[in-house]
Amino acid sequence: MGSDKQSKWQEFYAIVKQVPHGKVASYGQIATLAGYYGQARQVGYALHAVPSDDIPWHRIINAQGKISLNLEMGGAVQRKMLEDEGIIFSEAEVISLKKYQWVPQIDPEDNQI
DNA sequence: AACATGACCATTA
DNA sequence: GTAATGGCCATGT
Repeated sequence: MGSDKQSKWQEFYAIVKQVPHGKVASYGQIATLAGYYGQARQVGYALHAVPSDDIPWHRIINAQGKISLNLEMGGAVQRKMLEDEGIIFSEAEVISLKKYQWVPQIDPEDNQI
């Protein structure tokens, strides 16, 4: 299942949709959850071409807790949407991953709970 | 086909 | 804390 090359992006989108309101996830996290560890760059590439409005692309930031987009590209829009969800930025424009990073409750192979 | 670019990440110094 | 390096691989020329 899911061996098509095109479905890779679709898997990324499916996981991004699962990120709840008020939480964020990193590009690498999405790639890992989709089963493509190390392909974080492809997640960013996929999100650059988001096909629909149902995908909360703004909840995806980089591993440093910062917004990767340039302000002109839409970084300002992304930041505004995150703040609108109650996420606080530090003085250095950094989001506390410790506090806001999304942690999936169910794991397919490991029982964390 | 080869090369350069890119909404990245982990490691190392 | 920052900066540089290697790796990843889809797209466009």
